[in-house]
Amino acid sequence: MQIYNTLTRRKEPFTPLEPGKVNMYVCGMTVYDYCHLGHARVMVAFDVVTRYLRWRGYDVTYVRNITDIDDKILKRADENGETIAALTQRMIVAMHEDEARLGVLRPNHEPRATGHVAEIIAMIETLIDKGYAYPAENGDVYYRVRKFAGYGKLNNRNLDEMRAGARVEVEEHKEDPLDFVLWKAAKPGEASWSSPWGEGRPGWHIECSAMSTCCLGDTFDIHGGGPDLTFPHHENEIAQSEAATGKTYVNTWMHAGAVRVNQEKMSKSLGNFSTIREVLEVHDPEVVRYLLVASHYRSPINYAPDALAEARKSLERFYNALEGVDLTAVRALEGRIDGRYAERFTAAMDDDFNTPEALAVLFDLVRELNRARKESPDEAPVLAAELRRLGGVLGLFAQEPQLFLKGDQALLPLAEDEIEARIVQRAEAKKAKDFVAADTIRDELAGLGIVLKDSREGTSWIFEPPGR
RNA sequence: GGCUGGAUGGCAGAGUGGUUAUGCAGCGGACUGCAACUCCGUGUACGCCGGUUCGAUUCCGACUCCAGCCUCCA
Repeated sequence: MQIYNTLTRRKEPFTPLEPGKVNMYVCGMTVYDYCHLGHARVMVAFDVVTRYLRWRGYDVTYVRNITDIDDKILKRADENGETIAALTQRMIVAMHEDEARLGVLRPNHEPRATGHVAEIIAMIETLIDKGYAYPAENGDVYYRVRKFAGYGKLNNRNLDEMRAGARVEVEEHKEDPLDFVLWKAAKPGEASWSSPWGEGRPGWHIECSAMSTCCLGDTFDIHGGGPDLTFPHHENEIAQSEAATGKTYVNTWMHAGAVRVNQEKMSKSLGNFSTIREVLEVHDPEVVRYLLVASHYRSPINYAPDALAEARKSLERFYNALEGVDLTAVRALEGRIDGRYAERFTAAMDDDFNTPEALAVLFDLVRELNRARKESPDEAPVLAAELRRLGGVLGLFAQEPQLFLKGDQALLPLAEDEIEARIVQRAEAKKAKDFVAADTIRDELAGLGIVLKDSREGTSWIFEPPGR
């Protein structure tokens, strides 16, 4: 299989350091607020990576950190009048709820910055010893960017160009304006840890270097993150880790695409974000997940209500195909489908996790399944099982089809038994050839978003709230 | 200004040097009491201008436009 590597800007064959074993680190959240759809994109993208690599037989160790100490957290806790511990704990619980609802598997490890201060201090000391860092008079410790020859290699930048474009206010204690902070001296009253340079707290970039190395070793296979982390965050991680260890830090760098709103990046600073929980108040979580998986993980996606409505329609096609197919007898029927869908699916996913292509394969499978349901009912359960199996690799199609199609019970304008009663009334009207009465019932229900479907087995319904 | 990436049919979104992406929507037909679901059929899309080539949406160059990063941000 091959993966696009941000470092080389091309697809490369993927070979883990240790055969059969993949170590992956992804930059996680700073827990001062609820996660938004941009975070969801990264969560889902690397969830698919993990699920697929495991499906391919790799033993994946997935580490995603939690930044639970930084300026924003201090500020927010202060504004809220709560402790840092209370704020971060609340947000971590919320994050776990959000990702669980999106079908995102928990990483193997979620190290927290505050739990690794000792390792962070040790790494800073190493960097100082090797001449890559220096304590300043104000108690901060800075990284000496010009000392590291490879600085800028991830972003294809050189220091002089950056200096020309720098808009940053120059910190007077730095030797060079581009030097970045490893350790921040505490202001009076701030949360702090003791260090050789006095009371303070870790800088953001060093956290990830220390936590990734401590969980996965000096060199590991995949490092992922959001699109806005390539510079300076990941560039700085490389500088820190490679200077400290003298080894290659990461083999493959992966970055997800941005979520946009009206062609602008969704972000906290622009204030144009929708939190995951807001969106899930109105939409089935699987619809959100589908929307994310229906585009390639590196492409930007534009978030709009229409996009979710369309995602739901596409998912309905899958669940309509699965609805009513009895899978209990599938074991006995195994071996009656050849591997052609699995092969095409794997080929698509092997090519840099091409989920849109993989879904196209699954849509072809749906067509064959729907044909089989009419023409060769014996085959249908086997095809349906294959659809569920392959969909499962993307974290999709795990719901009971009826439950998905009937939608969110909380939004249902009529009680379920009342809908069933109307369906019985309609069936009686039909029996009596009173089609006007039958159609009236159907139209009334349709006006509420409840669409009836007749089949040999009887009448079922799906619920599509008009607002979606 | 520097560095990335992108521009595909009504919409979304893959991909390819010459042959069907896929989904949604539309159109015609089948099924149905009529619908929905489903099936069959249906669309000469590849930003602009040059170049390479027997042939380019696909490769190369220029141009236009869009987005991201260069400051905390997933």
